[in-house]
Amino acid sequence: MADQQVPSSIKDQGLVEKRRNQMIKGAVSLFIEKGFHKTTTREIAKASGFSIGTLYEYIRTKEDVLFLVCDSIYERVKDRMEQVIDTEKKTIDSLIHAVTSYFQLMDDMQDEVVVMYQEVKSLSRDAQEYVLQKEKDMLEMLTQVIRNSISTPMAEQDISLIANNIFIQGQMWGFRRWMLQKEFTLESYTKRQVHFLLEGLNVNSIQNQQTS
Amino acid sequence: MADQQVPSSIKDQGLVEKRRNQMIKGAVSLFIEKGFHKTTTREIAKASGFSIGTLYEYIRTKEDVLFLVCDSIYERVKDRMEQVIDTEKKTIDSLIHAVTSYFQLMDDMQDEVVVMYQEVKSLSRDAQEYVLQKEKDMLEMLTQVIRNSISTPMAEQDISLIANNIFIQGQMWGFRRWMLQKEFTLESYTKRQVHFLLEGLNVNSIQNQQTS
Amino acid sequence: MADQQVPSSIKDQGLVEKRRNQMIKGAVSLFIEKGFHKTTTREIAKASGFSIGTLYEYIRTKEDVLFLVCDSIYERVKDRMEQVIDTEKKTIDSLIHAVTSYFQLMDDMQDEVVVMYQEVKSLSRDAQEYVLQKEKDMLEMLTQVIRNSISTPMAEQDISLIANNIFIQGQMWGFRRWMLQKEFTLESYTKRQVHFLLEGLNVNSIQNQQTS
Amino acid sequence: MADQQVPSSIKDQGLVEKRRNQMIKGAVSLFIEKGFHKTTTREIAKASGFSIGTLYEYIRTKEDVLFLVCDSIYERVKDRMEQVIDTEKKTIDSLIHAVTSYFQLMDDMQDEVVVMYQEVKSLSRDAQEYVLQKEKDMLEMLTQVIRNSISTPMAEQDISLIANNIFIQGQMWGFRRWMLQKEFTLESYTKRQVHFLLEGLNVNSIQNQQTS
DNA sequence: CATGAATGAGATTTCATTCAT
DNA sequence: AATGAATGAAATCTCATTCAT
Repeated sequence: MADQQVPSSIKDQGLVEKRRNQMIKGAVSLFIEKGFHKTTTREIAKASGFSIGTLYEYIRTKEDVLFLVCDSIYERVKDRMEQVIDTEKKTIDSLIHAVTSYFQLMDDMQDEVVVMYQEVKSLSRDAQEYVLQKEKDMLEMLTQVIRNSISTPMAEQDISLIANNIFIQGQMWGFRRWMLQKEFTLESYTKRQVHFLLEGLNVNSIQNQQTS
Repeated sequence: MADQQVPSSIKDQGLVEKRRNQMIKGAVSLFIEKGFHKTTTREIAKASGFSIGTLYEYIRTKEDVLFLVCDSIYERVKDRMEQVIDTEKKTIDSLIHAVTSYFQLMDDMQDEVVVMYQEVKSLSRDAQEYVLQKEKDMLEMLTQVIRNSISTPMAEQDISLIANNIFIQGQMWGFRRWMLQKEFTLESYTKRQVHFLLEGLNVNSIQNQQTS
Repeated sequence: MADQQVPSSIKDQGLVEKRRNQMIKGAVSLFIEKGFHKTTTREIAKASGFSIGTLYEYIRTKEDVLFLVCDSIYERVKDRMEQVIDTEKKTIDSLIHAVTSYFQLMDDMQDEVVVMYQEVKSLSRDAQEYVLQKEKDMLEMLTQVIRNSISTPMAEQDISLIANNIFIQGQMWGFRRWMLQKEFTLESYTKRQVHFLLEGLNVNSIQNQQTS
Repeated sequence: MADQQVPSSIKDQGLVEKRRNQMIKGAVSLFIEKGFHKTTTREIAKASGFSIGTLYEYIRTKEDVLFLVCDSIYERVKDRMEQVIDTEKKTIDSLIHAVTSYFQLMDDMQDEVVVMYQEVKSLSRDAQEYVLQKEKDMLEMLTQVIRNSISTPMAEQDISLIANNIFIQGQMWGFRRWMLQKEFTLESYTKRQVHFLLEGLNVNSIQNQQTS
């Protein structure tokens, strides 16, 4: 767990976890509203339901809050993807299901994802790398699903590229909502992206025809 | 011009433009290095080659600098795309050329683009919309090129989606360089993205075969 | 005892004394290392081997710790001087012995003495006076020894002045160690100071000649 | 000058000096009253006659104020000693004059000297050494005067020891005023200390008899 | 008796902005 | 037009002390 990365002066580990969850919850909504830099530690404390002194019993610096927030978002995304993605099943359907689920997830967590992409650069080099690892893990999951679901072999590079494309198309749904969510519903967006994805994979199966 | 959006107490318009260009140049490199919030107005003044007092003769607030910077980046990107893209020619080649040029541009301006994506949310609502309009213009250009280059008609929604995909794939090249630029050169990245693009458009032309 | 000056909520007097000794021991080394003001109560508690809550069962304020520490140092110095000084014997030798012992003591307790001189001004007026009384007692002991050891009578003022001189020359050994301990060993320092002391007293005895 | 050790963001050197003098004057009286640690930077700013923001234009940290204060005290002491001490004249009178002047100086600057001795340990290692050098310079001056004024040669160590004794006897006058200034006036204190000093030097001259 | 989580006043420091020169 | 000294609101963080368990 990332919690181990941020020392606390509180000994009771259960309490640390509980308080940090309060903290993350409070901070996320503030960061969404006004960004990390324009949010004050006092506001974070208040939104978390405790005093400024208590806040600093659970973190060392304001940046720790950002780390906890980013890490928790990544963790939640990763968790849900692990639940939802079956890296074993070897059908094109499982790929479609994975992408659909991932897009759904990105829709659910739009704000959080936007925050993360905005603020992750404010983390220290180390923290950034720690958090980025989770992104690599997720990418690896997508890669695996793609690899499994295609019948004819494909260059690893191409698989990786497609995984990246899917990955950011998911994020783009939230990130560029001002543009996309005027023209598409989540369903239509998913349907068309999946369509082009399958075209790219040269899958002329029934599924493909269904989606076009 | 965006300059008109930001009032200055200096009368001489030529001077205003000159000073603001100094300012933008200085500020961009600072924003790239440490981000908007961690850059001070004093640093901007110094990097621009004049005093803090003078800085404030040409802007009202620190946010004005960010606006000027973002706007200038968008402007430069848009300019170069207009030079490079021929929205008249009706061949698949002109699409390939457009994408290639755009990716090249994104490669040249990696840092600037990253800065912009990081910091644009710190602008006021109005400034954001002003700047976003330029993005819409660029998207419209891509849309036009796509529309022209396909022989069989396509749903407007699909064209728009593909334009968006191209658009962010360009940005992704800079934004996710830690991942992509390990596996690809700009050329190979462009080649494979163009390949999948053409697959999606169902263009089984000579070019397509060449690129696969 | 000074302990009576600082109330505790604990009834068991034996325990109070035990805990306070732990406290003093822990605090002294911290004060030596970083000074009173830069030492936190948490650090004192930790160094004493108990919790911050427990610390406050045995004192009222942080200043109480300083008082206890200063008082304990004075007490120890005074104790050892009482053991070592014989205010009855009426020879010049007993003066030499007293000075030598006192200098030895100052050498043993260098750090403590430095701490005391640094921090005693942070005590409240009352506490300062309480602690200063012990200094007066020690001065009185020196005065007595001097008075006894001279054959021809001397002005009380002069005796007092010489006592003061001896007193601070002892402290100076620790206080100005960066200077003195480069040029002298404790022995040579003692020998020369004793020499000049006897010159001042106009004692042209055998001892005097021995030391010159 | 020590001013060079502490960077300022103000360019006008004359102004820097002026403001820092205001600062030192304000700070000294506060440090005398309540000590360095219990004095806030806001209080220093106010006592200096400018705002907290302005204060920080002339220093980097609170510790810089302490350094400036300590250094200025040392500098003033050293200056006045240089004016007053004639290291050329080779009579016992010039030694007596030097000691008398030095004691007078210590009387004038009692508070400042006490502050310095209390707080110098709060300086960084480097700053401490910088400041201590001035003390060594002064000691050297005393040494020189002693060496000149004695007719029969004396061990260098002894000269150094006597210089140290004089040095701290001067400080003791302020440092232990609660004790000494009850029994002595500055004149009587000086007279008797000079007396014992000359005894120690074995000078049985007319001056000596006058002082006894 | 002992513990340690909670508190919040208060300290230091920064920095966007103004304005007299 | 240009300068840069002055300002003070506001931000982060610390730490002595309390009190429920």
